[in-house]
Amino acid sequence: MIILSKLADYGVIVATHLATHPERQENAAAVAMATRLPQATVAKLLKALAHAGLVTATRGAAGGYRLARPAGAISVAEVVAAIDGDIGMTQCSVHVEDCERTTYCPTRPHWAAINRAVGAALVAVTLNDMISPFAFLPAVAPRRDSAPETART
Amino acid sequence: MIILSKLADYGVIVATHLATHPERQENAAAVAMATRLPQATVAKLLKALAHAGLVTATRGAAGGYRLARPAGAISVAEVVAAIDGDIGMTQCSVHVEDCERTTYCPTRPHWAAINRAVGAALVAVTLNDMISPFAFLPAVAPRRDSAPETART
DNA sequence: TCTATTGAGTACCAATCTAGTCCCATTTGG
DNA sequence: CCAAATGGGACTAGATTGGTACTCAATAGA
Repeated sequence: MIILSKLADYGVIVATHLATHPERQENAAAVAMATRLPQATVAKLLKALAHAGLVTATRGAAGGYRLARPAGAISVAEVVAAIDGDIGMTQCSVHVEDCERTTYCPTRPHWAAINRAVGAALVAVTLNDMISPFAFLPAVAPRRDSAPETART
Repeated sequence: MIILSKLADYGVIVATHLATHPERQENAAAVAMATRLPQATVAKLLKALAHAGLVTATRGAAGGYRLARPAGAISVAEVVAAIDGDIGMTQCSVHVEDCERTTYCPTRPHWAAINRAVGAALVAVTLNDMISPFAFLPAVAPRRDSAPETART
């Protein structure tokens, strides 16, 4: 099974690309070219990221996008959530009221805990980490006390 | 976004149900009734679980299913994998060769690490944990501020 | 001021995937 | 032998996703 949708995956790629040139402002076409992704799709992704406040957009001629915050302050979880919505393991994690099994389903409370653990794994990784080749790798598995510049909101 | 498919979710419910009566052997219809899930779907799920070796099946009249191992020795990750296949965050985590972006995609190695963290969260929870109301909760939710023990294998 | 450029927003389509059902072969107890 | 139960498919309707197209709004520069 694949957890992330292709679009969310692309979104991280796009955001990571912007993170490599934090000052430069790039329009959708340029980002599409650099990432080898379809232009229309990239445009859509950037709109979603802008809507979530992760990137700032400048409209008009010579407009474009850039990261709204330092790369170290944007987590992968935020990028994914901007595109796919909030992360939840099961239906009941996201739409509690939808499940008519709620009253007797013994697994429900546990999903919430698993959920947090998974979310924490995604929150712990920033775009900055995604750029640098090896930096964060040990930090995500053992999670040692002094995490340097992880995104904590 | 929802991480688990409905079927995988159901699979955990079914497996958890079997875990509540480890000795008893139940056929698909009985499990479906107990879990309030569609019978044909439960039958399909149990086949998948049997195929993965998580439950043992007895064929013929008076046949049925029971857990192949103690509930404490079966992780949620195994149940999910039995139904949805191996867990991977992105396409490239599962089908490496499929992605023609492999050579220059900077995010790829990082997904593997995130992958492990997510997998660890699922491996850390057993069916036994899913039965008991609160037992494992503190262990799986590290709450990242001062989290010494993240779920690890 | 006018025009080209670029993002915002939305509607839309095609393709894939998922959930669920059904059918038939095989096994086994009575 | 027959009925009950799993094994293992095939199959379908519906939902979801990936991707595109088109119009409106904003802006820089001529």
